[in-house]
Amino acid sequence: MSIGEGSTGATAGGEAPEEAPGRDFIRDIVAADLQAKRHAGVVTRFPPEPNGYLHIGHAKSIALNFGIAEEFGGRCHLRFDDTNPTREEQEYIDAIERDVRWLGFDWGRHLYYASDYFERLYEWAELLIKAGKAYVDDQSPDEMRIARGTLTEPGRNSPFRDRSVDENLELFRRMKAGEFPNGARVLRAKIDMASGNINLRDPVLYRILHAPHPRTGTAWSIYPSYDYAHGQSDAIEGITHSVCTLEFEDHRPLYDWFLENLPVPSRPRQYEFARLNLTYAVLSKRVLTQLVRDGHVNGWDDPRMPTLAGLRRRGVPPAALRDFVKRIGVAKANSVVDANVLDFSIREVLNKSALRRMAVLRPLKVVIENYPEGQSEELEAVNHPDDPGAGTRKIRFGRELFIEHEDFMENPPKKFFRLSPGNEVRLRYAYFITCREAVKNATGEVVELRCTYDPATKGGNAPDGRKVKATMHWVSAADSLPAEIRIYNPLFMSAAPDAGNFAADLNPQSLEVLANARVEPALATAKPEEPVQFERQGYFSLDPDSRPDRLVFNRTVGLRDTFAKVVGK
RNA sequence: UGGGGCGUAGCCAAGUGGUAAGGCAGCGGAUUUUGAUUCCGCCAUCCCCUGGUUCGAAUCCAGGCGCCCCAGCCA
Repeated sequence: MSIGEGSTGATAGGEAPEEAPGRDFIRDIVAADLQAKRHAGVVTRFPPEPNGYLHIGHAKSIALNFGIAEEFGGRCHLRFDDTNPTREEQEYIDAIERDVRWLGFDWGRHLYYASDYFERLYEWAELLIKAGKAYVDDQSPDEMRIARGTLTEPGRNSPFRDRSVDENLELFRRMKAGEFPNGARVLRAKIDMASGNINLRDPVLYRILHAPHPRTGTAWSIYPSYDYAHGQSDAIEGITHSVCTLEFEDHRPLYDWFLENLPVPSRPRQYEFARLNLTYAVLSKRVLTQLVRDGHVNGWDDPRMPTLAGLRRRGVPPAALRDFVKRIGVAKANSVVDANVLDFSIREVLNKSALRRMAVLRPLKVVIENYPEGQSEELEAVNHPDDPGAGTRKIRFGRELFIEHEDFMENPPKKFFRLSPGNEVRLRYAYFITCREAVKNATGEVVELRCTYDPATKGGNAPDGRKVKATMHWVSAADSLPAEIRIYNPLFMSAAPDAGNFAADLNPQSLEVLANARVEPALATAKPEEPVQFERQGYFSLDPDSRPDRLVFNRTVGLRDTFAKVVGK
């Protein structure tokens, strides 16, 4: 297999072209290695464990690994790290493949599983035993833990550490044959129980697990540990740069130990970078799994989830995620990225791609008193103000309309430019209207506005040159469609949620449902993952829950709102 | 006196001995039939601290301080 085949670029979705990626210390290392001809080409891999859904933190890793391969003309493998059948499931394998593809990356024919290498890994384990570098330990997990020592005290050698090669071999083969119950014995590397690096205190290579595996079924009753499987899998696949997160930094000596003590076909190197943290979010598979299992959210693809599936359902385009990870960089310092950066990337991409529509989230009825009853007319509206090629559409104007409730104030503060008694505003693409009266119900709430319009301002401009300070979106009462709109707020209330006690920090207002919204007729053909901007409101996309008679839209992200700051919310 | 990392603006992040990039956020202002977009301008005399080397240090040296990770038969 030649380097380079099977790796293609991040250009899904047809959004704005993405320019050259930035540099970072890992790309510098790759460039230097290639320069020094240490490798014929670069081969990376993205190695998820199929025990949960991918989240935005994984997007950083995916973009890094696939991005490097692409930029340096190499390839990136998708390899499932499926060494623990007690927590891995086919559903996750399928979801991960779907999400990586959606993000815009392609592993070509380089789809692998650590389980593909179980046989070879086993043979190599026997080699270590024969070389006196591994032994079967009969200690219980508790005994092992105690003998391992502590962070400041060295561990003690296991009483089984000096078994003969023959005995070790026999026992290991019997472990493989399924002769012992779970936990009865393990195979350990014989390294150094006094090492300051606890990973080197005779790490476990194999444990007995009588559990069916999604791929190998019941063929095995022993499974390799992450440490034993990872580096060798990399070597088998010819990975040149094995990129992982910081917490594996002190596993690197062990990673190297295996590669140096086994007849592996290549010599990969491990490099570590800081994982992504986002404000107001928790990026921990453990916590995300619990949110789903405990019903705090409606599944892995709940739009409030930081999962790729959740972001997709929310309407975030993959290009925005790619832009985001490029923006935040790659380094070794632990950091927490401001969620504003993500929102910025989403708006950046959506501003260019989303067609504009009008929708009224909280309708307030408006009656144009001087507009003839029973009459209506068509007006033309552009689909995208910066892209004439996006064309136009017709919208219907009539005597009865809906405007946004918050666009009217009976007693407006000085900086409020929108509708108020006696004030004139423009209805986008339509006419200037002036509020004559606010009709209230018994409890004093404004339930309807009586307005007049100026027929001479058709299209939105006054022949006499007079100006209005506000342009408002609206929808016709007769033609608009009812819709449910879901507004998402941060899942957690604090900027830095405590993953250890996240339940107490859940935001009860994370989902707001606006059940009585009205949207313009053109939205009847909206589709999920097809972004649309509701003018002056934000970016939205149809939720899969939507039905023809009951449109449901998710707010992906709101528009920047400097007025909200003026008001001082 | 365990081991491994990291400390540059509110948040990310370049910089690797020659006098602090860029982005987000924020703050001004221009344009605007989205209070959006776009466009201009401002925003670290200082790089965790203290010494030292040097003509010159965020960058080199010494000593501190702070934060993160590791004691799963998880990854």
